[in-house]
Amino acid sequence: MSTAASARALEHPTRDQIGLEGVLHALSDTVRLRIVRDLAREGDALSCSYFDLPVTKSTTTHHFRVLRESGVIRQTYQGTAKLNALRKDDLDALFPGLLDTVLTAAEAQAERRDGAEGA
Amino acid sequence: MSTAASARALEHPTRDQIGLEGVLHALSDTVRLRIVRDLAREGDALSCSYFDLPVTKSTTTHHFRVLRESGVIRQTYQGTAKLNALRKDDLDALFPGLLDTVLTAAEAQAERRDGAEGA
DNA sequence: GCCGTACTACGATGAGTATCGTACGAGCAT
DNA sequence: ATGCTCGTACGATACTCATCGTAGTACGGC
Repeated sequence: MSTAASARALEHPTRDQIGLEGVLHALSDTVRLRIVRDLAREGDALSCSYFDLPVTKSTTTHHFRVLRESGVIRQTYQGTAKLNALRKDDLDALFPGLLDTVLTAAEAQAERRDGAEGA
Repeated sequence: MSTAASARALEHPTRDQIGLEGVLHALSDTVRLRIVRDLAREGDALSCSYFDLPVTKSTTTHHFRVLRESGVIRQTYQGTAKLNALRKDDLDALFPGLLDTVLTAAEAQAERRDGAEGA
C-alpha cells in the first residue's frame, strides 16, 4: 500500500489556481477541443475509452492530463475506468460565458468546415 | 525596387481562413493577451511602440506576427510606424461573442491577481 | 490465482515557439 | 545626404509539446 494509494488521487488545480492563458491553451488543440465538445454535448462524465480519437492511447492520456492540469476537466476513478467531467461550474464562475462561447464557436466552425451539409 | 515592394504589403488570412484553434492559441500567451487587451481598450489602431512589453523588440515583432497570422489583428504601415488593429468585425462574425468574453475574462483575472485593490 | 481490459509512466523524437542579439531596411527630419 | 527612429530579418538557443511505442499497474471477472 505504499506504491500507489488506494484512492489513486489525481492532482487538480483549485478554482483560483486556474488561469485564463492555461485554459485557452488547453482549448487551442484540435484533439482537446473535440474532447471538450463531446463532454459538453453528453453533459455528463465520460470514460476515456468513450472517445474515438485519431491518436494512440498514450497521446490520449497526455491530452486528458493537459485538460485536467489546466482546470478544464475533473477526473475521477471509477474502478478500472476513469471518468472525465467538465468543470463547468468553476469555469463559469471564473470566466463567465467563456466555455459556452468557445463551444458555440467550435460548433459554428465545424458546420462551416463540413460545408453545411447534413441537418 | 525588387528587395521590398513600395507598399510593404503584409500577409493576412482571409476571414474564412481564420481558425478557432489558431485564435485561441494566439490568445493563450500572456504577452499577446496583453496586447489584445490594450488594443481593445483603446479601441483604435496602435503602433507597435505604443506597447511597453517586458520583452525585446525582436520578440515583440514575433508576437505581433503570431497575432496577425492567426487573424486576430490587422497590420498596416503608416510611414515608419506600423498600426495594429483588432479584427473585431471578422472575429465577431466567425465566433460571436468570443473576443468580448475572453477580454472580460482577462479583466476579471487581472483584478483577481491585483488583489482587488485600487478603484 | 490468472487473464484481460483500462489507463499510466517513461523514454524518445521531431516539430514548434518564445526568447534574445545583431545587423539591416524604410521612412522622416534636419 | 546624414542621421534618427521604427520595425524586420536572420541566426541561435533553450524550452515546450504532440506524438509514438513499450512496459507496467490497477481493477474486475473467470
